Amino acid sequence: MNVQFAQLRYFLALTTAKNYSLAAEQCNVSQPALSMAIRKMEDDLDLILIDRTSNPITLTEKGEMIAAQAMRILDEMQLLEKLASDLHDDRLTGQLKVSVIPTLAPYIVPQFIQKYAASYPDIELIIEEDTTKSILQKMKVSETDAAILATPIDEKSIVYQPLFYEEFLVFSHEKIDKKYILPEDIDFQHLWLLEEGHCMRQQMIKICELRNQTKSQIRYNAGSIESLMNITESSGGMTIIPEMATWGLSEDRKARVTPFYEPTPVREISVAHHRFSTKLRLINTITHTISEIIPQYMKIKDTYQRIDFQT
Amino acid sequence: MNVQFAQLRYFLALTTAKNYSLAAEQCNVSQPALSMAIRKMEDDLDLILIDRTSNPITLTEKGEMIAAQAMRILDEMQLLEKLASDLHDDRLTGQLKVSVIPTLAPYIVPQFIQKYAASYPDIELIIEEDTTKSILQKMKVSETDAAILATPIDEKSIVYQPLFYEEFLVFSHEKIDKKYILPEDIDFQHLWLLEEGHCMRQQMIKICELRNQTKSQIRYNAGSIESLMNITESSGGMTIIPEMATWGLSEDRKARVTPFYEPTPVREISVAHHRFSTKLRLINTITHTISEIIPQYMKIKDTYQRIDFQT
DNA sequence: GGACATTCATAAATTTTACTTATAAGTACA
DNA sequence: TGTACTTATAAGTAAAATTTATGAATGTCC
Repeated sequence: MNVQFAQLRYFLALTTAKNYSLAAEQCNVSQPALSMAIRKMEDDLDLILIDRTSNPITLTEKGEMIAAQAMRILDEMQLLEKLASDLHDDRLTGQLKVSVIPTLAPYIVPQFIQKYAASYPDIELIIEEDTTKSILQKMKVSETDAAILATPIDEKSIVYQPLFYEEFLVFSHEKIDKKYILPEDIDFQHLWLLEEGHCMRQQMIKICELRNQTKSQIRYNAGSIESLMNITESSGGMTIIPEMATWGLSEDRKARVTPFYEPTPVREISVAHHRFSTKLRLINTITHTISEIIPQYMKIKDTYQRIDFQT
Repeated sequence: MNVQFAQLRYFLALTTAKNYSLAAEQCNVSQPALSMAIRKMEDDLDLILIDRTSNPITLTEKGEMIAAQAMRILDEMQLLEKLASDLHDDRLTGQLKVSVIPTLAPYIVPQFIQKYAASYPDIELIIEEDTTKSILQKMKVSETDAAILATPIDEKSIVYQPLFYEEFLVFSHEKIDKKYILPEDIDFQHLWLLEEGHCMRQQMIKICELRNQTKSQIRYNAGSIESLMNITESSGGMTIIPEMATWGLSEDRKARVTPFYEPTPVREISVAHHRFSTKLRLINTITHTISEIIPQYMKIKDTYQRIDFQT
């Protein structure tokens, strides 16, 4: 563990400047300082990073690979310094706009909004429902500060931190007299899905695809979990709902909820924000408050044998 | 840029040990050394990271946030050191197993396999076709060393580097007398899709969904782009094919390829490998060789107005 | 082909930083 | 109130990074 940050900085400056003196100037050090630092780095790593015979100097293949990794380190380092400077602002006040996906919002928002207001009276919290796609777009242009959504998402400018894992369950028109739902128990002819745009719709389809039942005609209609359940009740058939939607159900409805057989499908719910957000402290208050609400077992990834929702 | 690597190490050791002497011991330094280093870090960042009044000591809220970021830095740093130690092995020999998705393999593999063999005669290259899902699984258990596939993928243990961006085009039974395909030109009643398991199938559906045409019955059948085109030719209708599939087409077929109107759907093709792969140098040879084959305009993300394939 | 410019390496001196030992101060608990 | 434990401070030392000055190598231009 000998490599120094300064060395990495000098090295990367050199890789772009391709000239020791110039790179040294950019780093505000003398040319020998930079020269020796890089030599030391080569010694420490025991690798030749620079081809000094060519003119202008070039990186060796190994040098290229080290440079790529060095850049990642400095990126993270810059983030640390930005974070530190953001944290200088001690006031825990201001506006915080949080977007939540519609299949989660009705269940999580009411639970934490009161607790939150009590804990952080000086933060003006604005919550809005929106689809993942739209949320990501808004976060990129800083129209919203943070989001609570299903992950994974892969968007270089957005970072996220998993909060909890939520099981999917089957809600049916009539009581199912089984402890677990097996593939053959699913009535694909009468499976109600969410309408376009919900990420959970994709997950519902995925659950069915994974069970190799795609030839059926899947009907979709509902714009919310609540209306999904209503349609299921009024028109028969079954649907898939997330765990938290079962918490407030009547005993009558609860009796018609059946878990899947393992591997249980789950979704990962995370707090996301822009990589360069300036409101990290405010966003942190959201994370903390939610964490206090969620039962412990939901925070552990391995509670369930997961179905992977990777594309 | 004052923060030192050692300071981060000491700080993280302290966050887990919650005891200066113990943390110092773990870091192989004296207790005052660690104590002073952390004090200096607090000075540098101008933040109070540790609540020294409590017993045992605790992190302040800010300290928690800095610790999380510090961990990311050390993670990347460890990766640098692992990379450096892997690079010590100068032999560019051995076996390299590369998995390629089936909708890409037939077009890219023949092109680069000869060039590759000439450049790296001592590497035994094993290429196999597989679906994204299966490839990711195999990479996680080191059954395959690297992959060429469509990204983004979001899998913590897998890292990838974009190679190029490939446009999707429409291939039709009869020549379309238009310069660009508009949503209303797509004949959804006769759109041929790939069978389950291909990531490109998802992308095809996405292209259609984005154009709000989901009520139609989509038929799917083919196991490869080649058979997709054959079915389209023999049974009528149209299909969607990737750009590289058009390169080797007969003039007759080429005439029946039509681009989409902007935003053009594209897929991002990347080289992926396990975060802790020990064959980074070998994998790098793949990246380089492909890069030499691919025309420049395909390497630029902004050549196309992209359609985002985020879940 | 020799003078000049440019670029990187080396050497010695200096400053800065990090570390160690020894010890003091603070705290928790019996 | 003392004892054990933990953290902070101080002084001295070793290590390092950096500076200035200069040397060596390479390329360029007339």
